[in-house]
Amino acid sequence: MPELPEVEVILQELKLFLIGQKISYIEIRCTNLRWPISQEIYKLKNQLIINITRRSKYLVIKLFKNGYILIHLGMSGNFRFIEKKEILFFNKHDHIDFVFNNKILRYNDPRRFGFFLWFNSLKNNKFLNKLGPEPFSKAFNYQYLFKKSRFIKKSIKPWLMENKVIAGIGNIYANEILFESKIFPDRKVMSLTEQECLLLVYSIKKILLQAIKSGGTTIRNFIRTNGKIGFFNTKLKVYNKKGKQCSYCFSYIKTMKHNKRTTFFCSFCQK
DNA sequence: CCTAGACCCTGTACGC
DNA sequence: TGCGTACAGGGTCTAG
Repeated sequence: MPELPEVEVILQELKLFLIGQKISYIEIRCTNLRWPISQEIYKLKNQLIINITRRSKYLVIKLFKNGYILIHLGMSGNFRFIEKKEILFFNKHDHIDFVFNNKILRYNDPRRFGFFLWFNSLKNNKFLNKLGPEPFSKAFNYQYLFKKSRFIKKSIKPWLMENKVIAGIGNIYANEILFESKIFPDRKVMSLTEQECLLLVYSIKKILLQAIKSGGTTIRNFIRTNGKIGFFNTKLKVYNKKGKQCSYCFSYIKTMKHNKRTTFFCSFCQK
């Protein structure tokens, strides 16, 4: 579900409430998420949250004196704030409650691909270590992308989705970005010119920023902490548009597969 | 190193 | 209406 823009939207909403709050206690109703939740999570009782950040599609909660919580929402994870009087009204797949003084942050995840892990330190963290640059960082520029793309024989679309190359891009935005930059998804990475890398970097920043400003994309499971949905799906040009007319020409959106994931494209606009 | 495939889950949409 | 199948925004791990 959530790619960089969705996680960023969630982050901004969590930040508003969580920073400076103390976790009264944690209630776990299901421990078998993507990685089992260990007993260490109970160390978070009475801990003060001093910061929350995002890296790629991960959320990182920094505690005052007791390490970090690394969170990933998988395909279908979502948070919502509820009032204390609602604590006994559960939805299906409500797995975890973070209980605060006057509110509860509830985690729901039908497919259970999300995870919560506690780390004393994030140095050499196995998840964060291998990530490439953030799309909005200075390190992410066309020189980086061009250099990185040399001698790679695979197709561009699945390459854009590799977090070790660029952090945070998933299936929806990989498709949208390639349409925006008019690059055919099945082109080989090594065939990219410097000019095209420049265009790609520009398109990545543009599409992701627009999506964040729209509150993310809701196809099915993405729900904001206030229960509302994102509306970038109204701006999607190719994702989920198979058979629909291209927004720029008169041909129709087609699909192909890369590593079992659907790729959407316009064969006339994208070369 | 690289790539393809299996796997972790539930919900839904669709064809018969 | 029911059943079987394919597919869905994630990533990790393995075998070759």
